Amino acid sequence: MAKEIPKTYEPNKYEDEIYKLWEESGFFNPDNLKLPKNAKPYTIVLPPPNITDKLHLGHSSMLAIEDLLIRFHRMKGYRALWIPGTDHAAIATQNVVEKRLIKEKNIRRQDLGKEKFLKEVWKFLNVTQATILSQTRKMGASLDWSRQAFTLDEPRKEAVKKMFVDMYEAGLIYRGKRIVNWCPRCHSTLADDEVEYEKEIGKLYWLKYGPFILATSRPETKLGDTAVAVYPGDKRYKNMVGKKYKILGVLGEFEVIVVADRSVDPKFGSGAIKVTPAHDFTDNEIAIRHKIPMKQIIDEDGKMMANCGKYAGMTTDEARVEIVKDMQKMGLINRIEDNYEHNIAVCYRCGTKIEPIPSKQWFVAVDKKIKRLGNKSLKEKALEVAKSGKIKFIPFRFTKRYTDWMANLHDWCISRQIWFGHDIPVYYKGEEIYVGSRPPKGSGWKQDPDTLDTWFSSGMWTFSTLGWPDNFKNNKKSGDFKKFHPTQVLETGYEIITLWVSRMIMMSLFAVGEVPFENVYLHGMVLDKFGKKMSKSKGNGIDPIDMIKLFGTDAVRLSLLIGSTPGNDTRISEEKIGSFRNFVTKLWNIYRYAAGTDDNFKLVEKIGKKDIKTLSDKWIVSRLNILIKEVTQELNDYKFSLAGEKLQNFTWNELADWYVESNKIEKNKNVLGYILRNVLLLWHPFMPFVTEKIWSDTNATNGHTNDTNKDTNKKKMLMVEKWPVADKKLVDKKAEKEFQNLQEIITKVRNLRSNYHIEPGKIITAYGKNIKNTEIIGRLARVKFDGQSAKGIAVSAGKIKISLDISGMVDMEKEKVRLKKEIQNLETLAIKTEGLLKNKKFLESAPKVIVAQNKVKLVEYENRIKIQRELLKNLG
RNA sequence: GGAUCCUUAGCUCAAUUGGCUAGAGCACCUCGUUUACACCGAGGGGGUUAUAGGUUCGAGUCCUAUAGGAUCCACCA
Repeated sequence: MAKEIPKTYEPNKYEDEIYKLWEESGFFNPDNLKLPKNAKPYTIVLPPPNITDKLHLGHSSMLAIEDLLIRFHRMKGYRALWIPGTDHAAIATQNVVEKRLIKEKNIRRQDLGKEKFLKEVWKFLNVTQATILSQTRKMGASLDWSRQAFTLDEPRKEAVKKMFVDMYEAGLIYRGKRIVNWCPRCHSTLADDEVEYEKEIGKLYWLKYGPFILATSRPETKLGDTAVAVYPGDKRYKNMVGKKYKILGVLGEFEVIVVADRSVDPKFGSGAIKVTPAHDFTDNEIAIRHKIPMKQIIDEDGKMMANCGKYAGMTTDEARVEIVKDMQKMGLINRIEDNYEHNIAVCYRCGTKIEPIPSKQWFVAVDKKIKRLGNKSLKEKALEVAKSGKIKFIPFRFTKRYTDWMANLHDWCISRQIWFGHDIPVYYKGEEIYVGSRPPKGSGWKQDPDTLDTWFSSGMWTFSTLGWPDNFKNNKKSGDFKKFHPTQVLETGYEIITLWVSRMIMMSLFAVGEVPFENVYLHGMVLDKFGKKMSKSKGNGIDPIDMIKLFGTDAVRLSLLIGSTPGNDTRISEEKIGSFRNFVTKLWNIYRYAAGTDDNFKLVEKIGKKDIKTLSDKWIVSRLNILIKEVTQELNDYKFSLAGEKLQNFTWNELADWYVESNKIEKNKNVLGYILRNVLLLWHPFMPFVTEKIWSDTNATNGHTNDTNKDTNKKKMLMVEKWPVADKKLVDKKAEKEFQNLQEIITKVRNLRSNYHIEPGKIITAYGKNIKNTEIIGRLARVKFDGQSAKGIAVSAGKIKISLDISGMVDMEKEKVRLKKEIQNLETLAIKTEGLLKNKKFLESAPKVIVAQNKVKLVEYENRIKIQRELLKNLG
C-alpha cells in the first residue's frame, strides 16, 4: 500500500522546517557549495529595506524575483551569492522615532538630547530589524546570512569614513555656502530628489515695484531682493537693463539692478521678475551669473531674520500677511489674483514647506574633472558606462531616464543636520579644518555636528558589503571583493534609479574603478486590485505575512512573479494569490498520484529509449525537453512571467490533464518519475518550498538512500541539484503531431457529447480502421471500440477517423449545419492562404520559413476540407 | 513645460526581431462525485486590439495625429 499523502498541501506545516534545513545546510553561502574552481560568480546585493517599518508586498516581490535569480543560477552551477542587509534610512528613521516619542511619551528629541535620543532610535531599530529579517526568511529567500550587513554597522562606518576622506583628498568633496532645500521642521537640508511638490491654490500678488509692475507669490521675499531680471531683448525693458533703481518697500527704499537673463519667461506676468538670490533657486542662479549680491532674510527656523525690522521673528506665512497689509496701505499693491494654482515644495518625510536658504554644507562635485577618473568627472564617467552598455538597464527604456537625469545633475549636497546617521569625518578648530577617519591629535578639535545623507552609505552598498576597503588595499582586489565584484544584477524599483542606482554607479566608479553591477533589472510597483498604490493611510495594503498564512509562500511568490513584466506595475489581490494556491495543490496532487502508483515510486534522473514506450511517453518527453530549453532561455532573458506561464501550462494542461490520464492506463512509472523530477527542478526557483518538500518525500520513501547521515541528505536537497539541460534527441516532433491528433479526436467526441447532452456515464460504441491508442481514446472520450461498423456520426483528426454510434441521440440536421459551417470556415482560411501564396511580393519579401509554413498550412486546410466533406456526405 | 509607459474578452494580463484562425487566469453559462485533485474535471459563450490616418506582401506590434489613464523629471516669478 502506498503511504498516506494528504489531499492538499499545507504550506504552514512544512515551510519553516524546510527553510531551517536549507539554512543549516550552509548552501546559502557559496563558499560551501562544492564547485569547480573556475565556477563563475553570480552576485546580487539585496537592496536593503529601510528599518522604519516591516516589509510590504513590494519587498516580497523584490525578494521573489531575486531569490528566483539566485536559485536558478545556483542550480546552474554558479557561485551564487545574495547578500542581505538593512538600511538605517537616516532622516526617515529619525522622524518615525520622533513621532513615536511625541505620541507615546509626549517628549521631543530636543528634550532628550542627542545621546539619549539615539538610544531610543537603536531600541526601535533592533525591533523592526528583527521583524524584517524574519519576514525575509518567510519568503524563502536564500540569502547568505553569514554576510549580513547594515548600512550603519561598524564595517560600513569605516568604509564611509574612508570614502569621504578619499573623495575629499581627490578634490571631489568640498564645503560651500549654497542655497539648499531646507526643512524648517526637520532642521535639515534635503537633496533635490528628497523634495516633493504639492499643488496649492494660493494668491498671485502684482506689486508696484519702482518703474515695474511684477508678479510674485511670495511678497515677503521682497525684503531680500537685490535685482530685477527681464528676458534679453524684451522691448519693454530694453533701456533699463544694466541700470540701478531705487525701490520703495515696507522697510523703506532699497536698490536693485536690472539684468537680462534667459531664464525669464517674457510671456509670464509682466515679463519682469524680482530676484531674491538667497531664497530661490532660479534667482540664485541668475545672481551667480550676473554677480548680484545675496541677502539672507529667512533663518533656519523658517522665520524672518533680525534684518527684517518689525517683521523679524515672524514665520514667512505670518510675515506675508503683515507685509501685504502694509504694502496695501502704502499703495504698493497693484492687484491680487486669487485661485492662483502653483506647486509648493515640501519635505518628503514630514510634508513641511521647504525654505530655500543659504547654508554651509558639504557637497560632492559631479562636474569636476579629476585625475583618478582619467581627467573626467563623476558625471561623465557615470554617463559613459550606461551609454557604452557596460551597465544594461532592463527594460532598456530606463537607460534614458538614467542618462537624462545624470546629465542634469547638480552638485550633491551630502550633509544633513540630523542626529541619526553617519558622522562626518571632519574636525574644526577655529578656522582650521581637518579631514580624516580618526580625530586629529591635540586638543580643541570639534567634530562636524552634522551627519551624512543616507544615500552616501547606501551608494557604497555593492562594495562595502564585500569587504571594501580592506579587500582593496593598494588597488589590489582580494577576498570577497575579488571573488564577487562587480555584481551581476541589481534588482530594484524604477523609482529609485535616480536616488540610489545613480549614486552607486558614481561611487563605485570612483572608489574601485569598476561598475557596481552589470545589469539593472527594474521591477514595477505592486498595486492593489484597483490599480492604486498600497499605503497605510488608505488602508488598502496587503500584508505579505497574512497572505503567506492563508495561501503559503509559494502561492504568494507565484502571484508576484507570473503576470508581471519588468518595469511595469502589477496589480495583486487575494483572489489572484488564491488561484496560485490552487496551482500549488495541483502540483501536489500530481505527486500524490505518482506516489500512489507504486510503493517504490521514485524520481528518475535519466531515461533511455527503451523506457520511452508509448506515444504518450514520446509526446510528454518531447514536450518536456522543449520546455526545459524554453524556460531556461526565458529565465536567462529575465522573462520570469513567460517562463512561469509556460511551466504552468505544461504542468497543468499537458502533464496533469493528459499524461497522467494516459499513464493511468499505460502505467509507465519511469517516464512519470522522469517528468516529475524535471518539473520539480524547473519549478524550484519559483516555488522552492513545495518542490523541496515533494523532492525530499520521494527521496525518503523510495529507499534508494539507506544512509541517513546528514551529509548525504544535504546533497539530496533540491536546492543544490543541477539545473536540467534539454536533450535534443528526445524531441520528437512526429510523436507530438500524432498525439495532438489524439487530443483532437478526444476533444471532438467530448464536444459532440456536450452538444447533444449525452450523459457522461454513457459509453458510446465506436468503430474505426487501424486505430491506435484505442484504450486512451476509450477512457478519455468514454467510447468503446467494437469490431462492427457503426452507423452514425464520424469524427476525424489528422489520419484518425472514427464513427460513433449515436445516430439516435443526435439531430442530424443540426450536425449537418455544424459541419457546413466548419467547412466554410476552413474554405475562407484556405482561400486567404492561397491568395497569399500567389502574391509575388509576398513570395519575394517574406522570409522563407513563413512561406513554407503557409504552404504546409494550405495543404492542411485542404485535407481537412476534404475529410469534412466526406463526413458530411456520409450523413446522407 | 519635458519625458516615459499604458489603453487587447466583464476583470487582470500575455502575444519574443512585424508572420499559425489574437491567447491565458478569474468571473460567467451547461454538465459531472470516472479512487491524484471540487483548491477538481469536461464543454461553452464572450475581442472591429481606444479612435482616425499612414508605411508594408502582411500591423495588436512600426510612424503621425486625437482622446483617456498612470508615472517620473523640471518647476513657473
